[in-house]
Amino acid sequence: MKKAPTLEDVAREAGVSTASVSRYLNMPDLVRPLRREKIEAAIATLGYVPHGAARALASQRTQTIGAVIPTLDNAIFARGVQAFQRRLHADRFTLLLASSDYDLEDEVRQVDALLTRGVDALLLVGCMHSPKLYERLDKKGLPYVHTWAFDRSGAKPCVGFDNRLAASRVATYLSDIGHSAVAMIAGITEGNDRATERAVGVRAALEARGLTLLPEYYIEKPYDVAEGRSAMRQLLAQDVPPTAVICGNDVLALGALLECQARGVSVPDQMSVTGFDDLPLTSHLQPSLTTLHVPAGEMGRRAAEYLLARLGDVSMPDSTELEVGLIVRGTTAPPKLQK
Amino acid sequence: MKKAPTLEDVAREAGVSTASVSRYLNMPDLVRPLRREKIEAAIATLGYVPHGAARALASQRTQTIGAVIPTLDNAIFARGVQAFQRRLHADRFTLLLASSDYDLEDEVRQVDALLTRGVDALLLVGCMHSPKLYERLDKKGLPYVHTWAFDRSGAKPCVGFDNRLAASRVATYLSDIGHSAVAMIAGITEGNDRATERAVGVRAALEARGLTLLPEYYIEKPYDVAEGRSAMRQLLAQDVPPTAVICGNDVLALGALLECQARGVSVPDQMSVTGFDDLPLTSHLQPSLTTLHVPAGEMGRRAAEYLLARLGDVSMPDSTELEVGLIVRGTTAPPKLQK
DNA sequence: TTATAAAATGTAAGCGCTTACATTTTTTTG
DNA sequence: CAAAAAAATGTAAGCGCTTACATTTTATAA
Repeated sequence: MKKAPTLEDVAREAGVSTASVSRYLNMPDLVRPLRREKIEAAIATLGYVPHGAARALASQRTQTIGAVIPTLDNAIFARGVQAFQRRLHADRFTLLLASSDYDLEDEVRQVDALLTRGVDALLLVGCMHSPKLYERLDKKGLPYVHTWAFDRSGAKPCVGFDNRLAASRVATYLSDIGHSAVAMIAGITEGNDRATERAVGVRAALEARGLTLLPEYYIEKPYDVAEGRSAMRQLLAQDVPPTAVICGNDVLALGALLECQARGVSVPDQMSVTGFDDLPLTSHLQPSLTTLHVPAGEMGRRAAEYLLARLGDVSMPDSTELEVGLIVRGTTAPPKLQK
Repeated sequence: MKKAPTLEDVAREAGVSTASVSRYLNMPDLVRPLRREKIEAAIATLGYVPHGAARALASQRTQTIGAVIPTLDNAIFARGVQAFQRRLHADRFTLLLASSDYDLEDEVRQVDALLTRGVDALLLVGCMHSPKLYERLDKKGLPYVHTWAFDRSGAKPCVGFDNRLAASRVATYLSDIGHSAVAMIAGITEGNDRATERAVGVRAALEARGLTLLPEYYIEKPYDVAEGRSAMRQLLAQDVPPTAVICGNDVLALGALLECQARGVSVPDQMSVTGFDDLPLTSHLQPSLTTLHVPAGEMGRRAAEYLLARLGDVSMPDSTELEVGLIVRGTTAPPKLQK
């Protein structure tokens, strides 16, 4: 590993001072064209690549923004992250990505690692985090933003949506078209405010219609196709199965759907199923999935813009609420009257 | 943003030298228990978090490994990356992730960004990259590894599998069970050696059986469900549609399958379909997808181990070939004789 | 043309850590 | 118990860059 050329080497090669090279790198229009060319030539011949750590140390900025997401395994986060990263890159920021596996303690560890790496700002998923995490962040005065949820109190900066409201909308819709035996396959709610809010929303909406979410109609499962199947199997095995099942996300809904298909339960005639996220896949299913559309890309982009604004001292509202629209497709219909 | 405590502050608080604190941080067993406790206490009271950039600058190591993947949008990469990251974390390394959107020029840019960030090593997807990229890497003498492909020449370090061989295996299998009208929905091959090799493998295997992959039976599409559907639509619209379709990956296969389902084409009776990757989802489909199992998790883990070994000066073979097994499930069957 | 303001450039002091080497302390040995 | 060897600790010189400030060059005004 031969030694990489440094800024000083470039300066020597170009016959200018290190300050000029640095300025060329950071504020090119402060250096005259002639000199600029010399520097460019020197950089090219030497194959110089700036040393990020040195720059970070000297300037106390890393041009790096961190994000901790629950998992990479869900396409919906991947979408949001992709958009987030794209927006950051446009401003020459780099994304440092970590995942917590839906564990709030692990999340703190990941945040610590990101802080050591010197991220300038942070994106978090959900509004519920360990107090330790906020302690670290506030101690440093680090800008951060919550996503995938919306804090109505306005206490926390967020770019997201109201999970409870969205979920209640599906429940209300199912009630509207005549369902009274409604079940829910929720995600694991522990340590997950999005899953929790969705469950609360469904429960509240049903109660507002004088319906109850029976204990045997409420199942929590990790977000996984196989888990969705097994939950649906469990529901179908009951003496009186529900006529509609609200799923915590599209992955669980897909599993539920596949289980129905495998057991010859006709959707939506015998069973209505709904999802949450609107993965691209869902519109192609047969029947296509009724679900809630989460604007993951826009959320990622806006979250990036918020953080960049904070870093650039540009003012911007601390919270942005996004719409989550109900997309009624083929997996829901009024219940058929029992024979 | 108040000033964060530095290692010097910790040293003063603990009444020891900065060297001792540094040693405590990096090689704890070189410092005596008594002193260690003092340092621990100081760190706790001050809430000290090491400054990564300073450490990187002084030690010329960042404990960071980069990865450039084509996209986060495909679950199969997500799986591999997750495993890669997990293994790195176990050795206290951080993953710096970038995506190239299947563009080799963009990939060079991403690699440059990672180099500036000072990654200690790099993971690449596929064995085909811009010469500029190798130039940069070799200039620095940076360890790197190729994944998702296998270079039989042994010239490039890789942890992967032989795409051509795997793809040929499916084609041979389809021929074995009686198909002669075999089509392929490939991924975009330009700048993508995996997709290219898969197409080559299919073509070669068919020719070895005296069959030809007709031009009208060969369609390239981006990896996307909707594209898979449209390709299948195109194949079904032909005067003599194929009896079997080999898809470049599971996402395309899923699209193809859904199109068949939507048009009432029975799978596997009227049409056999195969995928590539073995996404968890595919086994739950109805019928379940015949596909090639790619050990993404193991690949990620092993790639991490290879790089860690290189960084630790541990010797390890430069290439590891993984098995890609054909998983025969429900979407393939001998062709029904035409009426 | 010369004085003056403005722009460009250079000088050099750190940024917070690691680490070679020197020094001190502890352990081992004869 | 002293001398030698080993272990622990301290000292201080950078790592490659940015940036405040000083200096020089160029543009503008009188």
